[in-house]
Amino acid sequence: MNQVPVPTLQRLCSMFQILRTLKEQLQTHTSSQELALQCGTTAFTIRKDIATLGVTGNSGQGYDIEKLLNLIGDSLGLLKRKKVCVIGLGRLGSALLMHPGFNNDEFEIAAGFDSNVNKIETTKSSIPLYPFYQLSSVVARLGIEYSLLAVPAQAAQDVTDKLVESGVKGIINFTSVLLKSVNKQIVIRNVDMASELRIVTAQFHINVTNSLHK
Amino acid sequence: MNQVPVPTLQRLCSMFQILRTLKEQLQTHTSSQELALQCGTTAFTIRKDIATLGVTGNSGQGYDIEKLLNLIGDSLGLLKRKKVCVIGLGRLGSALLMHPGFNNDEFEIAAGFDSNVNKIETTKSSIPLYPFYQLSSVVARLGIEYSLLAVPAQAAQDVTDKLVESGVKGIINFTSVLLKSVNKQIVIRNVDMASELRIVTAQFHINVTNSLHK
DNA sequence: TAGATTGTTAATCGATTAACAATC
DNA sequence: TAGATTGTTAATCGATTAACAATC
Repeated sequence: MNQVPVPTLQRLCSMFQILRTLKEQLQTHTSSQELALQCGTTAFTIRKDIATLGVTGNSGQGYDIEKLLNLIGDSLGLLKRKKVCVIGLGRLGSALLMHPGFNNDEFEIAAGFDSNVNKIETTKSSIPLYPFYQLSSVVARLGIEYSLLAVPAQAAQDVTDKLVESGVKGIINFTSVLLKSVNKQIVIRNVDMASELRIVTAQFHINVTNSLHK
Repeated sequence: MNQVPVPTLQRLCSMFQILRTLKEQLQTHTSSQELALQCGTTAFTIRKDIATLGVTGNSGQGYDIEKLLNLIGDSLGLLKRKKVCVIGLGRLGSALLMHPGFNNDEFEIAAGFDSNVNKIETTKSSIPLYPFYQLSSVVARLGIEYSLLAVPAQAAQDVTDKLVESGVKGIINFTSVLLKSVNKQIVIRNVDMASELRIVTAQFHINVTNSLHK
């Protein structure tokens, strides 16, 4: 497989999700066309993306959903349930803690952390909460692999350094600070919600400006 | 200006944010190099991106932060404060309602909506909350332009249709459903948090697989 | 078999990188 | 002036699209 371009990776993850939904609906076969439609791309791209993983064995008549699901899941390591922690138990962090998208057969929120011990005692949650200074030991003990970062902006870089030390494999950064992956081994993805909104407004603005000039 | 490629748009928005921070720190000038570093890209790209907006008037010795800020802000329509609403007042929606990134000099959360009237009465918030059936009238009355969608997955498409009808200009979709912009006029951006985490884990998995085979 | 749909090679498109003359 | 840094044209790189033979 080797080098999978990031756009391809994103689409494969998206397909994985779509295939699972189709399977739930008891569908057994699908086509590059159908996947393209649901994925918001073209059938060309879907076939090319799947080809990246090595031939599926299928050919003439569409894809077997079960097989394709396993192929993608295996190649991308999506079949194993992962343990995740949340750092920062403010409004956003607390919401992430209980978010259905992180508490299912793919992910398990195994712990929450906050530097404010008071917050840990007052937050009600079925998930165990710990003071931040116990990060390394808890991560090691529970086998936590990934982390959702929801601390205040000014703490982001410090906390990230600690996370890297703790041996976590990847971070999703919900902070407004752009984090760089200091260590090449750790994967960081920045999800700046305000920035997303800024992009939407800019896109609209440009659309309008352009249509005026035409 | 005309056609601005999306990656360029994203970086320009990112620069806007960075420039504001630099300005707050009382810095008056900067260079493509410095911006590149903070943006996580190269100086080439920064200069090219800025060139998309038409010449700045600056040249020889770096950029005037104030001027560049205004140029980007004007071109992308980022200087006007926008009114935003949140649809769905579950845990995530409630967190978005008070999120500092949406309550500042760029954005104002002007309303929250939920179909469950009970939830509206019990949720405590300084932001006015309305039953969902009042969407159109409230959007029109308050001049709301953008919307954050945080409803359960199964309601996503229906609510989106209503939002489009209400005349909203753009939507950020926090749902796990991939929304397509039915109407070309409305801008939709999908932020699927679970999908982001899936991508991070896949990226890590591939990195490991590759280094094993070397 | 005929129709449908894949896998794969080649062509296109667009963004990033390089290079360098122009300018403060 | 000399040094630094831009704006812009050309070259490279990589992803998407097209086309079509291979296959169920």
